[in-house]
Amino acid sequence: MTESGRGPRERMVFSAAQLIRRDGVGATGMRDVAAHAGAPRGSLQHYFPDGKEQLVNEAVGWAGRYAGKRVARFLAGLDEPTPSGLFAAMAAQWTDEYEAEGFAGGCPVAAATVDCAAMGPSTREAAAAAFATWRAPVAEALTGMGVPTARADALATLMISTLEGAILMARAEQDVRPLVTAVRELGPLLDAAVVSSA
Amino acid sequence: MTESGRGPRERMVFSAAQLIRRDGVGATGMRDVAAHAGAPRGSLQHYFPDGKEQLVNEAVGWAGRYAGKRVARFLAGLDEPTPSGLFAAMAAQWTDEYEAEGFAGGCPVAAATVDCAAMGPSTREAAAAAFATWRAPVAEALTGMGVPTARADALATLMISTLEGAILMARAEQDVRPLVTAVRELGPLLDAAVVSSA
DNA sequence: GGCCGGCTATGACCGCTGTCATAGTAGCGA
DNA sequence: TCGCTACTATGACAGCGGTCATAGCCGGCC
Repeated sequence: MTESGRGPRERMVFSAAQLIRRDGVGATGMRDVAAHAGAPRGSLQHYFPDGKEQLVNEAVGWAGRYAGKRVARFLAGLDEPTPSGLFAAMAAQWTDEYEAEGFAGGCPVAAATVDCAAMGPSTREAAAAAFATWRAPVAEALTGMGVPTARADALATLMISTLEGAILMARAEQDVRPLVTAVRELGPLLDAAVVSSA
Repeated sequence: MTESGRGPRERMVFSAAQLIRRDGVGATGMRDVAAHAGAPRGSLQHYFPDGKEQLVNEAVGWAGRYAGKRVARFLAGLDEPTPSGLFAAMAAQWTDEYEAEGFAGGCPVAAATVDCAAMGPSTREAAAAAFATWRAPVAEALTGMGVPTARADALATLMISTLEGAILMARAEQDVRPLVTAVRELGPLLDAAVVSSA
């Protein structure tokens, strides 16, 4: 999350996601993005000729792909994969960040969804696509753990919903309590969905 | 949610909440609030001498009190009160609105939390207070249904987290599916927390 | 009447934003 | 050297935001 992408274009998309998730879409200026990325201001209209909306949409898409890839890494880090373990790992990413760096940041996809009125309707579609890109690997992981296919997608939706809401409440309260509560209370429900193959 | 308060001040707070939950904090202008409330522009600086931050904070506080009061009404509308029934009623408020009026609006408290950087830190505190005002009656209702006091607060947090996240995803996807999924999957867990008094 | 405080009305100010226009530079193939 | 393309640099512009200043209305009250 901290390494800077190679090209200046990637850096700007990355920086946009960083600033959006901290300040919101409306409060994030194009000049700020360029400055944060260490990129020249003139490159903005070169790489993103459709303006802010394009930049925001790409940032949201990047965030969705990033979240999706993280799922695979979480799975690889679990000794014995369980739904509750995966959910705990997803939440731990946020508790770790909040305890280490404070509660400044949220989810960029959530920020884009809330501020979608400021942008065109394409940003809302980008957010929906980002959620889908995130949900798919989660559902796939659940099926791989023995959750019936019919329920896997529903549980993946539930996991992401609860996580997003807990992130929101944690930011508001400046306390990771909603996140740890979600993990503790939702874990048994998730594990109970695994059909024993023994 | 549609009746207009008596005084112009109340109407402006109400209108601010309405516009914030639809467009976000940053995209909601003071002039828009006055126009939406049918109030003179000059009244803004009269009733809210501390400017936009005060208006936003009061709108967030109003939303929190509104959500808290709704809990009591939901309880009164349930034949036999169960945790899952309460959660379903809370979610139904949103599915009904979305199916009737479209996915334009979200939760104003969530919008304020995401855009808290645009305002001062007091807005974040107002959002935290709003969540607390919302969570308390939910937890109280759960204890009244037989949920142990120790778990009631955790489950109330979980309910609000999941609901907020589902609202977010539903708006992004323009589909109530996340909301109905949350109700269906979380209901059994909530009811299982009731200790049988028989 | 004369006064005053609550409220309204309106215009100006300044800062900021996204966007455009224009010009400049670096690298590179011919 | 030329020309071309990719990229950078900078300034201007129009619009909108919140906020302040000033002035007007209007009811009650001595």
